[in-house]
Amino acid sequence: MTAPNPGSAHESSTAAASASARTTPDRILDAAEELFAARGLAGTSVRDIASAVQLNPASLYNHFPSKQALYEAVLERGVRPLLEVLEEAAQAESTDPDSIIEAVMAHLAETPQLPRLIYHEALTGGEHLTQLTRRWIQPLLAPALTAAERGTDSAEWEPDEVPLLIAAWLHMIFGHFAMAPMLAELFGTDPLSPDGLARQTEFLRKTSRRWVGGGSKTRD
Amino acid sequence: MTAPNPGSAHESSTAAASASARTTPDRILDAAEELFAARGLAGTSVRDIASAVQLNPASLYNHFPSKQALYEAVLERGVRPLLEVLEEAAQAESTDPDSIIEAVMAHLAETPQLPRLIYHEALTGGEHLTQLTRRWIQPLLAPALTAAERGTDSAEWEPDEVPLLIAAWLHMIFGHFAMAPMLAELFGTDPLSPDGLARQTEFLRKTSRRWVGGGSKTRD
Amino acid sequence: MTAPNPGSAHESSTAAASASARTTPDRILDAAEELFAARGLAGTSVRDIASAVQLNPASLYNHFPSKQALYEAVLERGVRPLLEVLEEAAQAESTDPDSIIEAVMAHLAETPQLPRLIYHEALTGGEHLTQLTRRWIQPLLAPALTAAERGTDSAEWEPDEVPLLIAAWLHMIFGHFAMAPMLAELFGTDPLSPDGLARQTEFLRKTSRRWVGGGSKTRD
Amino acid sequence: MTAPNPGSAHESSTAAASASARTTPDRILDAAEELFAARGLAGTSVRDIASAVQLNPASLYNHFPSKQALYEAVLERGVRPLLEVLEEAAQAESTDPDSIIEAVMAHLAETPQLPRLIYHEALTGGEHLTQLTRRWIQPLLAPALTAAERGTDSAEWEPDEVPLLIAAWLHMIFGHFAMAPMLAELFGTDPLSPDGLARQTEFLRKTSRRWVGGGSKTRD
DNA sequence: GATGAATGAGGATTCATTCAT
DNA sequence: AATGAATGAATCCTCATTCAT
Repeated sequence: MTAPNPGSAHESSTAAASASARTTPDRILDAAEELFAARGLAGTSVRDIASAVQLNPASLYNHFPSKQALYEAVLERGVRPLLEVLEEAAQAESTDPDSIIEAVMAHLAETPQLPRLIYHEALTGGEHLTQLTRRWIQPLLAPALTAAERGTDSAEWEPDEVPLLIAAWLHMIFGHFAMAPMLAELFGTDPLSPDGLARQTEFLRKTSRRWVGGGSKTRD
Repeated sequence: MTAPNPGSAHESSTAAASASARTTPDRILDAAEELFAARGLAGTSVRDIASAVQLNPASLYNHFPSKQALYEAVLERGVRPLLEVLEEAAQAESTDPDSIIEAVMAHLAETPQLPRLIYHEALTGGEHLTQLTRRWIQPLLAPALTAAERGTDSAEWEPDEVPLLIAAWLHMIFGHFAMAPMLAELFGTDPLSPDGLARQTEFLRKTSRRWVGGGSKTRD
Repeated sequence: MTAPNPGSAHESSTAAASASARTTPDRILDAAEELFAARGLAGTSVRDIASAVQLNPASLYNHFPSKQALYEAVLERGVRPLLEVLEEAAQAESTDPDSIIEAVMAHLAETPQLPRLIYHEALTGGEHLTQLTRRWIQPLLAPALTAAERGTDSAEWEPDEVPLLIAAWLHMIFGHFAMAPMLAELFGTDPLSPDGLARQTEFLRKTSRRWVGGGSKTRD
Repeated sequence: MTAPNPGSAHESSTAAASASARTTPDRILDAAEELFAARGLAGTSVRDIASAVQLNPASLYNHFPSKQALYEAVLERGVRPLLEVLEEAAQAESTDPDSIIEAVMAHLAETPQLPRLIYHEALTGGEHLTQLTRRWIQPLLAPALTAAERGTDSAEWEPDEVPLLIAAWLHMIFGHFAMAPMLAELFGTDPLSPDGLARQTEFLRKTSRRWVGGGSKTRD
């Protein structure tokens, strides 16, 4: 079943790496990720994925035992590195919101369709996603809560507002990617272009400064 | 709360009202809305919808010519009143962001699955949605832009930041509803409960004030 | 069930008669004849027929108990007058082949789609058709056979060749109408135009003379 | 008798040959030809065809992309060799009508349901058929026309009668096969039996001699 | 590891027909 | 006499999956 090397992420779709040299499971994962992100699990057929890799549908079953398993593999391959980025940023002593935002934005910039995949999953129940997610939302939530209780970090936020705050960040960050096509058409600029990403990052920074208030936190 | 023609609204899904009195097309629309919102277009079968209304799949075609047409009818029935709410709130002389937020939140509170439907549509291309949306995003965008250019309303936002601001609001408002199941599980409280909605509305008011509100809150 | 007046034939499709005054069953029969002739029984849906008469499919069942019954009614309404023409022409004392040909051609010219209907029926088994047909083919065949045996009429034809001769005539006459669309496209002229019909009639007369005609015309 | 590539012919339906050795697509083509010839395209269901080959309907789609494509394949497989026979016979220097008749009769004797298939197609529009046919009707028509104009071949036929003449031959030849079931019942003898075929061939020869006149052309 | 062929289940939709109104 | 609504059966075709090669 050839477990793909966990660290590999999936550079081929973004970086112009040795595309032809990718291992077959990885090429399948890439194609599946793209299609699942674009159409969701139900809207994507095994045939679609197989033909995107120029493979017989039956061959796909040499690498993944089922469509569902492939889907979960795609999800894990995408979500796990993201969680690591989050944990890493959250564990830094400073716990500077800006650094988290920037880290996540930088990471997502390299897998821009991951948020769409996640949104699809979240919308349709997200059983698998919740499972993956729960074990990092607490570590992320806990320090913020204690900070709020101590009143140090974000003086003006009540502890019971912290979840809403975190949710808001998630909405703004993931929504920017997931809704990119529609936003592009509504506003006339591509949110996923380098410029669009930079502007959104800056916007989030600005927001961060205004929300968590204290001029003390401003950088520069 | 802008319930234009009583026959076209769809209270039955939320209120346990005169369910038996609903007309068949409306009952179909209700069931379809629920299923489309939960599983998306591709994930919902005509059979599912029909059996939810205790109807033969063939009978459904006496009321809607195709699954696609039914889907679009559901979308329109949901989106149009929302757009009217938006236009109405945006056209008020004050153009107070809070009033828009509150109006939208109040409206969505009555069709809490509409955002999920919209998100599904947006994620999978949103061709039909964009069409519906474009004609109100401009009226909504225009005043905000001129305000930004005049420097009156939101002194610190550049004109090209205004779309990001609007997008951020949309993400927070719609995301709150669309991701409700997952957020409920992550944070342990139901975002769609009266309390959850009130808290989110208050939260949005607060962020709104910090975003565009008095310069007093900003760094200086 | 309103049996249509037997003598009525169906002038409306050809003659520009009081089309609006036609009785509903007749209008149904007309539309059905046209569609059955064009697409066959299996290729024609009750809906097609109903909508051609601007009638609800259910209403059609007020006049004919089933699609099959309607089909048989169409067939009978078309075939019976044709048989009468044949019998009449065959019973004339002269029994001149030419007169039969001309009578049949003249009759078919007024119901030009009848042969297509008949061909469809014949190709798919023609159970109903055979039933209708058998009781006149004998009267038609008998005199020709006795003539052949007596050696008067067609000196050079063996009795067992007479059926082939009759069949050949049928092929040429009915084929001319039934295959009209294709012949029109192949040869560039419309077989059903007045000119086309006249030419075919003359052609049939000519072949008839060479076939059964005076020994004077034959080789020797 | 021009069996070009053994794999593409379809003897199995007539000869009880190595039925089990046929390739699956060929067995499908055979069954489809039989059913299409008997009931027409609209009257034949994919299920019927599949079950005639003892195959799951879905399996059929591994070999033909659609019912329509299968139909066209059947049509082509049947018509193309027939056209070749025609061209071959027409190109022979003699251009003896009798030789064409005999060649066609001999060919059709081996695919006796082909004419029914062609008739079905012709009756329902024959778009696909016309396309196949047009490119050989001209070569067939041209020499006959020039011969008629020169007055050599068929002294007594006007040039504008030639199309009718050709059509008559087609009607008599194809009609004999296509209408066989009905003729069998009407006349009591099977037109497709060896004897029936021989008699019809002889009848056509006789007709040919009488129609194109000159005793010089007679064989014997 | 790849593939062509096979398949049961299910996809949307159309069919002829019925029935209450 | 006409119709809207309902329905079981059938339509063509796609689905994910299996298996022999």
